[in-house]
Amino acid sequence: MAADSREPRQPTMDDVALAAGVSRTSVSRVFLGQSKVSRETIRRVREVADELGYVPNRIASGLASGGSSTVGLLLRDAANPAYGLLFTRLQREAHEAGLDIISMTIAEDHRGHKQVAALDHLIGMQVSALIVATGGVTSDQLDPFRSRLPIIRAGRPEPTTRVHAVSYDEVDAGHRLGSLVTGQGHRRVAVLHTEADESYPEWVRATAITEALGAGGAEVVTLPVRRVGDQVEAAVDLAARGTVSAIMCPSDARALDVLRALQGRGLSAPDDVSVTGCDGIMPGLDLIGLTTFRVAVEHLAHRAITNLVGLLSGDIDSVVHEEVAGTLVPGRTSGPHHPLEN
Amino acid sequence: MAADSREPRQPTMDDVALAAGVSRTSVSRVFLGQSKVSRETIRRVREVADELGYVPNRIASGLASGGSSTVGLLLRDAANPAYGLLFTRLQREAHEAGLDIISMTIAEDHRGHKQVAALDHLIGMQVSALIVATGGVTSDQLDPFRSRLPIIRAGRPEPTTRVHAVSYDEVDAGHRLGSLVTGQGHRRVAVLHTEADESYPEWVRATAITEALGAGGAEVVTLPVRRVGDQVEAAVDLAARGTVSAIMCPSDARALDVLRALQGRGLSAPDDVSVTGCDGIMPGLDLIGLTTFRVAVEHLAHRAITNLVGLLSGDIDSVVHEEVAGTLVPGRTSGPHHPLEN
DNA sequence: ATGAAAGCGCTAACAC
DNA sequence: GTGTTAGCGCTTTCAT
Repeated sequence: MAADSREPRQPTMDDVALAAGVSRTSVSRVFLGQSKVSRETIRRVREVADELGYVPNRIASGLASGGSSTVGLLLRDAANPAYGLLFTRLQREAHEAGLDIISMTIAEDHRGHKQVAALDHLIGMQVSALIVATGGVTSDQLDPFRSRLPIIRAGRPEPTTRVHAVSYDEVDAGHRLGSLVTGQGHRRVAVLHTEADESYPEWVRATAITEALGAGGAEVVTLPVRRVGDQVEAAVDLAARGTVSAIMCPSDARALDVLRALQGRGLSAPDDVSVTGCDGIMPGLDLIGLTTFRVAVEHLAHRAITNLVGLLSGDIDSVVHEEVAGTLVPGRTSGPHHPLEN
Repeated sequence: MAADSREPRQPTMDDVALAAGVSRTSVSRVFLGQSKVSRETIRRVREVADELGYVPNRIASGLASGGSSTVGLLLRDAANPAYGLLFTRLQREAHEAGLDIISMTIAEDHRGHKQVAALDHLIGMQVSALIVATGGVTSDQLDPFRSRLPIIRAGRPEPTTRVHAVSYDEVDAGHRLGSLVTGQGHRRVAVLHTEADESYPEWVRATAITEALGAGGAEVVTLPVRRVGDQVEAAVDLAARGTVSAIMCPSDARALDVLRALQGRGLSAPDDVSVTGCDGIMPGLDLIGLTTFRVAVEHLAHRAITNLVGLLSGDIDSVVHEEVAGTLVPGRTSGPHHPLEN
């Protein structure tokens, strides 16, 4: 049996109008929920529409009315739990604000090329606003569109002051984690320092961690990293040799990797070395007991949408630049340093 | 400083045509990458377009050509790592197949109402095909559109034979997990059994687990559950009393919850009771050592897109109904049962 | 190789 | 309250 016989052309508004014995305008009014339509007309139109399986063509209506009410969301990678949750929360908040969101994921390949395809695609769909939840798109790439529709960055520190942004207070996160560790007596600490162009948020975190560590009187061994997994062995080596008593990572994924490597060597945290991460989103983190910092995804999503609504309605006309605070999550993978043991 | 001065109307094809001194038709041809255009015209058009920041209006082009080439993806919740990963992989596979994907998340509230809004929205956007990665939409709701465009369900067992589907072999998953546990000597096992209307995949898993347990000679204590967290205490009670020596869960999230409850009571797996989950996607599962079953997300995404391409091109004209196999992941939360200890 | 003209399905004045 | 008339920005014959 053939699965699809395709063709059966979508019924149009004219089909409905004809079948209902009214003008196309009336049908339009019914679907737009406009006032000037009689009860009876509404009923007949709805009935006929259902019967025919009519679904308004948003493409056409968007064209005609010049402007859809849906906002576009540009994503990078929902496989990362932190982004997956952000995605979900943004959707929810948007929904509650009466906004429809359509999202596209940028391809990961060629930095700066394929990326923009999704941007153009969304712009081309005439979305009424754009939420950019990925660093894969630079502020420069957003520039040409800033004057055409509100664009707000969500979840990434925005270095420029040109585009609206609601981001996590990564500096605070780094400082809190750093202080926690120096407060526990650690004086030589390895920091996995992500390159800025690999992940700007992680770079900011690592930088803040390093700063706090220095302020707390600790010496820092900086290990520049790009992809998850980089320098993990090196860090563990340092710990095994007793060169450092703590390894700090700018993300939970990297911290888990360190934990894994430690385990592979028969070492463990915090007995042999303290380990910290950052994000705090993954389910099950509590079971692992990772010391981390929990970013306020829910709050960020809320602020992002609230601001977007303000931007859309024109109530806000200045550049939005907010940071939301998170929570330190002390775990069992970090603990006080006992100099005597080394 | 005003952030947005809006208005600056998007440049249209006519603007470009005018500025380039050619007809709109030529501009169209250039952007459609059609053959019959002179090198020189192409150059000038591209140049002018860039200058003006022109982005083709897909809405209009879709209307005119009757049919976008993008496919719609209906999601439920990307916060669940398994769905987040599926989402990501579907995007990647689609991208590699030259398909653009736009996705919408269905609202979670009223079963069957708001849900359909996203469906209609996507249909209304005239997508050329639909991937449904959520159980939130019933097959009945998809029915009216089956004849208009290819619809394929991804990641959920599809009970009917009407709509295309690529799903995980949940029955195999359940059987393998059940056999593992009986093979380890467990004879009285508690199974968190999700209600079918809460989560069909979990229901199938739990049912298969129960079946395998029975076949392996074990007695099953069925604990009907809905939301994550349900019956967790009850299960732990049974274990504490020695009524069961293993607790099997139809998802990792539930298993983690059990582990957490166990920990809260000072009990642990597998010493006091064996615990198993199902999904195997969460990062860090290996550190927790959870015994689980890893569903083949990557493979599923690949098959889903491959089939979609076939459906789109008309190469496939029968109903697609595939299941992809996963992998048993024996962990450290389950172990042999030692009757003497109880 | 290029242009002119006719819509795609819908909304938005503007009459009635 | 309802219908009429223009388009929205683009693709597409069909000429040239």
